[in-house]
Amino acid sequence: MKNAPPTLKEIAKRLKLSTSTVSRALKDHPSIGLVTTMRVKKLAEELNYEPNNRAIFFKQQKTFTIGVVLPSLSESFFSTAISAIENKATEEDYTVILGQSLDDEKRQSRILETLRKHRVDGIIVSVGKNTSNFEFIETLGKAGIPIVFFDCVPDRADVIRIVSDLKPGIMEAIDTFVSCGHNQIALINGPKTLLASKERLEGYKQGLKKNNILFNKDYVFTSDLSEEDNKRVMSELIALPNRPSAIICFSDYVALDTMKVAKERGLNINQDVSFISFSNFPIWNHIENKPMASIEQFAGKQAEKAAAILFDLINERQGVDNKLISYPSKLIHLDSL
Amino acid sequence: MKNAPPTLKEIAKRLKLSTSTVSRALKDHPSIGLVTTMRVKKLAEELNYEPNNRAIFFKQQKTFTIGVVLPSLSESFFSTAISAIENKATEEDYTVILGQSLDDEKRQSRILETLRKHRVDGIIVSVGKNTSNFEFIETLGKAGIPIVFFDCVPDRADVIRIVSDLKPGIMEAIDTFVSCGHNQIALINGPKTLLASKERLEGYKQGLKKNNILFNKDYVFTSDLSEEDNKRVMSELIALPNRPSAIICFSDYVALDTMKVAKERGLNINQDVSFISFSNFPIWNHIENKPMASIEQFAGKQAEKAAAILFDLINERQGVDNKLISYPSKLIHLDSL
DNA sequence: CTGTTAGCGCATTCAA
DNA sequence: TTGAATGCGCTAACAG
Repeated sequence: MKNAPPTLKEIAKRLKLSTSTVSRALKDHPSIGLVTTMRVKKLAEELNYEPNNRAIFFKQQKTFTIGVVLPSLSESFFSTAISAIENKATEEDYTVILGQSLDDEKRQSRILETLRKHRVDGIIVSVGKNTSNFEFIETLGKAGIPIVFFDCVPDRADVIRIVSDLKPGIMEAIDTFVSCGHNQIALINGPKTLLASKERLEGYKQGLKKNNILFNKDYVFTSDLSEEDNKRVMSELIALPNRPSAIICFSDYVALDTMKVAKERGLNINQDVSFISFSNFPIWNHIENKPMASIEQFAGKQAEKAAAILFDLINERQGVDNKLISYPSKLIHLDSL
Repeated sequence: MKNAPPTLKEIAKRLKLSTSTVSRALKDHPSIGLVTTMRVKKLAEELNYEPNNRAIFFKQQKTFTIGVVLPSLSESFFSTAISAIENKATEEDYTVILGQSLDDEKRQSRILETLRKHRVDGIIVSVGKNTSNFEFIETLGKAGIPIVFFDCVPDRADVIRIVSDLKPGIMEAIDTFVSCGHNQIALINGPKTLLASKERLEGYKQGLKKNNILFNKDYVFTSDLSEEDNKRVMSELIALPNRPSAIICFSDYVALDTMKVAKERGLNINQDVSFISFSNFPIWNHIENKPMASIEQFAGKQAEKAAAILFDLINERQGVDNKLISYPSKLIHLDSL
């Protein structure tokens, strides 16, 4: 029943050829005679011969597998990203090993270790929110495993990073708020250690400046992005003497939490207080109270590029000319969806 | 810089031992002297020796990798499932190769082929909604690759299936509706070809019977689960002369679409018309208009069991006594979350 | 055009 | 307690 799958040797024996001839025939090597090639292929077909990838992996010292480490698949941003990577990998006849860090640094490094030991041919990483130790970059470098970062990337210039440039989106957001008559615009930002937070703040400032609005530091809030903290921050914001009439939220999740508080306090969303968030949840479509707009960061595009570059590195098709690639974000008006 | 990683041979040469001795020493084989073992381990440590998994895979004819094929990661049900599988795999020192079928049968079989060629040691599958061709079961069987199905499983008794028993959840749902005074309870079901639809219908009938409500076939709707069709069905439902006051929806997505229509028609959710859905979206927490309750199918539990069984098969720890394992679903009241 | 040979890194059997 | 030898399946350099 479950007899051993046929090998080159098996075919060679039956055809009274050498394994190397068979091997070459199956790859249409030009030095093999047409007749022989045909005979070999015919028998291979009959026997349902399939090369043993394990042997090829071993021989080539490759696994035709890449690792992908993401904070969490339940965020639609990342499930979109993984789909894009998967597609790219399929094109290259690669498979994808997945790991979720769940924003836990220990877990993240364990996953990276596993990937290294599995000798994957390359790794794509979007780092967890609180990663402070980047030793793994050196470890993997020494092991000769290329890494490409995307979205949530380390703040160092020596690694390859694909990111979304948040400024265009934020500036559009502020333009939109202003054109709706808002001039008290708050920012609910994430932890200061995150590059993503720095950029949001930067874009926010620029957007205000462009619209001749004075920057007011009381309008910038910092949340650790947990539900409780988002709510705490929103309560503080509402209690402000000059309560802002418009808010840019760090993410869609922050928007959900803060809008909830707003509603509890009897404020009407996008009337008493307007929201714009980041990420563009696919689910906003279905929800009644949603932000006016969301800043799209093109998960798929970033991830696809990351994969493309990784495969270039793996196949040594070319060096990377530019270590930092950035795609402009874009404001998406939710009603028009 | 990137010099070749040390091998057993390397260590053996330096220590003037044979590779076999080194190999055994590293695994604490009892036949090796303590001193030798120590020396070997010490040098291995110094050289940062790590076994080359590719060689081991080849030698053992295993890849220490399992494949997981799911319809889509963007559904929280499946992202929960993959997390559970990942955890189980980590415990067993296995990695997980992921494939999303996106409910596309072609894509699904391509993924399964890739997994087979990669010679993964086992596969976990939740089949796409419209899969009709189950040849792959034979193909993988011949290749000696064990498969375990979960959640969305083929309707055949010869494969191992882990499912959620929907009846308890639906019956609880109907009990709840009845205790709130409803007696006109509709079911918006999925395609008739799905086992999941059959079971929902069955549970629905039983639940009605238990509460002495006559089954009315006009109250059972069939949607193909697309947004348009969900909406179409809901419009029909609303137009019914004796409009039902309570609805059991096939899934949370169906609930979203149908509640939207209800609101557009000026009906108040859970007042004019009440909803109970399946799957228990994590996001319901954040949303204003949500079903009264959702029927939890325990994605994590199903997936974990699937993984556990798969590893038992892979390691030949034991045969499977029961090919069909079913976990009772449970009604979760959303307000109490 | 085809065959011979060697070797990838490791585990393992048999011999010492 | 250790070593030598073998082979997993395939590729590729070299020889014929």
